[in-house]
Amino acid sequence: MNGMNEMSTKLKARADRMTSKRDAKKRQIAQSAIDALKHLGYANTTLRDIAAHSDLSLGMLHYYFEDRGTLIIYCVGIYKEAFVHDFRTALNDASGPEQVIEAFTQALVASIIDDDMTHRLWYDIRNQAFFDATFRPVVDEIETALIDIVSLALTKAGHAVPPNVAYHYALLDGAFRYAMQHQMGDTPKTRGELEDVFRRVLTQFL
Amino acid sequence: MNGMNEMSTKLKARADRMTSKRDAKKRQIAQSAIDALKHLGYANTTLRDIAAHSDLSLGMLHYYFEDRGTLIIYCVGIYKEAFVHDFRTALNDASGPEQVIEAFTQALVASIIDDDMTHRLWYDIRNQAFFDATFRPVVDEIETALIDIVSLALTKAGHAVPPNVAYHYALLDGAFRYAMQHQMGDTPKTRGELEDVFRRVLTQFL
DNA sequence: ATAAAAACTGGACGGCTGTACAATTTTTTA
DNA sequence: TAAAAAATTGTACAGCCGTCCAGTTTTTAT
Repeated sequence: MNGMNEMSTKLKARADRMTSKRDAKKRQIAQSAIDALKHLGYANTTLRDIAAHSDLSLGMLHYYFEDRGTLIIYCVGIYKEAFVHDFRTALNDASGPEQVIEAFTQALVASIIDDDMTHRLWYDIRNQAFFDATFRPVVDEIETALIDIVSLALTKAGHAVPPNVAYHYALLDGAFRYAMQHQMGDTPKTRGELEDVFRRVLTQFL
Repeated sequence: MNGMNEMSTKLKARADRMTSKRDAKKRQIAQSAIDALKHLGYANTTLRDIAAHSDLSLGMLHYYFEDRGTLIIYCVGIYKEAFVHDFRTALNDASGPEQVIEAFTQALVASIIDDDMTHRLWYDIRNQAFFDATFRPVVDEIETALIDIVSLALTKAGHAVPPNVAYHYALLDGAFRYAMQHQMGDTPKTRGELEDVFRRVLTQFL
């Protein structure tokens, strides 16, 4: 009655435990890799940089990831989860145009000030996708999620989602990227100035 | 009365002729390099790629340009001249909001359709400047010129140039970049659809 | 025409990169 | 506890890259 079945479930449990443990390790490695990538950028970060930055041996990276591209794509996926989650929770309690604009603005400004290096990496990877097609799926996935956030904001503000919502995202992204670029320069804006910028942009369609 | 003077002016004329000839060659090389960079991107274009693409020997590149970075920065400068010139002439005959919006829209759409590869390179270099400080001066110079174009459009439309004109540029750039990205994908928009997008954006502040 | 200067060539060199793998250590299983 | 599996290390390798340079050809000046 058992035997084979007991064995197979046991093996399955073992395999699951293995893969979950392996996934945890992959996540940990990816987090270290992101730290390195944030500082050096896609083009300038070698596997040795990542290994050194995370006290890992070089061979480890190839043991957990097929090749460099696979590792970086995995990293971008990890980045997405965190970023999208932050904005969804920020918008969660808002209702009506005023509250949504305020919550969205606060989330954008906080993200620019705290995570500028991370966004720099995102823009770097998004650009790489122009030239390296293997990055395109994950970049598209993230950009779809970002457009969904804009749709969510529109909905929470009480508006219908227009067909050109993607261009609302595009405009907002242009302002965000520009603000971030200058925030990393030698004349960063104050929190209040940044708030004004995004409130004005968001007011145009929220 | 002459002698020394005659000699020095002659030498000067010769030196000028030399440098102008040298500059012409540098431009020619840069144009070939841009062709290669447009297709492969900053990170994936080697000096050998450029040499092969332009029937030049490898040593030539180092003979005319100190190093790889100098060559690429020179290329970006060449790109700027052409792009900015195109838009200034496009806006030159326009007067009043309607004409300016129409001329600007037509220039943007034509540029997206014809020069998408070139813009891809521009966005690539602008991103590199995030991580490689040597690119920052030329990128800043170009972005200033682009903001000036927006200011010119505002002026031609009869408006005063607002202090936040840079953010008008940023919004427009966001839309432009997004449109370009999808234009290179598998579902490019028609010319009319693109015109609608930019007319709508430009109408917001022109 | 000849000597000097500039333009150009092709290859060599050292360094770095991603990848692969044999050897060792740690963990798990029976 | 002994054997098997997984995890981890360090190194070796093959290839590519930017840079440099000795030598050759072409252009310029007198």
